[in-house]
Amino acid sequence: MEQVVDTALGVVATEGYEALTMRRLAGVLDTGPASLYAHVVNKADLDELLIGRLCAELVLPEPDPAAWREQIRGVCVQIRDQYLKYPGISRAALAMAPTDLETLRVSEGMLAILLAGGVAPQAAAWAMDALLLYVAAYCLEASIVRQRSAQEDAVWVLDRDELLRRFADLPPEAFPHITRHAAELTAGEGHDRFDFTLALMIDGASRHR
Amino acid sequence: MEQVVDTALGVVATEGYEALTMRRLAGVLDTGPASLYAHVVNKADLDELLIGRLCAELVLPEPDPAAWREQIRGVCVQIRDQYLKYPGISRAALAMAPTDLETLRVSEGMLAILLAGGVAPQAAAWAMDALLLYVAAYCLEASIVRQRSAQEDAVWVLDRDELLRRFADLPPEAFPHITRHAAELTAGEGHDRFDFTLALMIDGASRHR
DNA sequence: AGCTTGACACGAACAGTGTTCGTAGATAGA
DNA sequence: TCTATCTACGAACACTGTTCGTGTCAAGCT
Repeated sequence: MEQVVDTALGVVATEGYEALTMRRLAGVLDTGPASLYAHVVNKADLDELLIGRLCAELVLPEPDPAAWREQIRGVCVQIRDQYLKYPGISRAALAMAPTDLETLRVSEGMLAILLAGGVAPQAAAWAMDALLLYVAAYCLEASIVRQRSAQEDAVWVLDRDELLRRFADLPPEAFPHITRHAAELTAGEGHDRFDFTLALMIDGASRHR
Repeated sequence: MEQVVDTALGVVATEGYEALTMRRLAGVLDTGPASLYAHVVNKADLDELLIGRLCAELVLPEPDPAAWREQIRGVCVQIRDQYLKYPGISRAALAMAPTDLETLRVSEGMLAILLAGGVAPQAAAWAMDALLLYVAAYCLEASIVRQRSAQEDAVWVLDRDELLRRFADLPPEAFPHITRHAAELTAGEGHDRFDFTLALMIDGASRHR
């Protein structure tokens, strides 16, 4: 069963979550689809196992009240990188119940950091929820864009330059702000947008004390 | 073609986005699946049309610099309620390219409000992106929970009391903070969590001036 | 009026998906 | 060695989105 989860993660890492079908996974394991149901009750169950394995890889720091911002940001970056390493898997993470032991371990770690930073318990709980939700959504969107540019015959690639031109070519009387700030709308190398939003939320949480 | 979009939205409103299949939609229209492709090139295209129609319903206020926080919050609440009115449709919204005219209209309106509030252009652009992403993710999660509690033979319902008990019954030595603050983790009537996170982000954006 | 042309609609089929069932094989116990 | 149990798997079912070829029906032209 460990082998099933391992090969499933391998498929997701190389071909994306969309390609993780029971038949594809069975094919890699040189067997038929029905055999998988001896080790896994469901595909939803397989998804939970994948997320669990993924969460188990995360390293949670010992809470340090002086560095709680960097610590909580570091955990979110770890989650982000894990999600992006297995493109599309964040979709499974969004759909999962907060019951799994490994995800509870992550929640416990994040909660410990926020509380050590002096954030009020209610704010800490809600901020953690918001952070997890945002990270998953960010990675889901990123993997959707990546997948769309991968297939689609590379016609609708829509890289940043193309997007910038489209924004700038809009009728200025109907879209004055979009045309004027097309550069800002399409700005952001790497994870600048991610860093910005995380700073937004963490700074906001630090005010609930 | 208008009629196709209307009936599709009706199906989503009553049975959820998962139930919106080409065959189901064709069945409601008393025809076969192939006939839909005379009006719609794709299911992705249908999704875009639905989101466009949904965005067209939103009313965007004239920017008032003195009330920009309430205004931007109001727009987000409108989007949230539209998404929740058509459960699961936020998934289509997440997957959509920011090219559609109606979504651009919404972006223009939100950007106008933020800029009128004095938020720096770069921060306004990124904050708008973060807000839209969070609202979509929040509604997607909500509809997933709702769908799970709808089917599943009502066994895994996991209402708040059940979740609270599960958190409280965890081993305290492994999960000290979760067991101690189980109440806060499961707190939140209605959209308290939503309001909290929106305030987090808007307050954070207001500091970029 | 008769004929042709064109556009539209649709039944059937194809390649996929997750999942289940009955059976065949292997393995362990007496 | 015989039996019993349990695992593994081929085939099938009910779905999904999508396409192809055919039919039907109306309008336009001679």
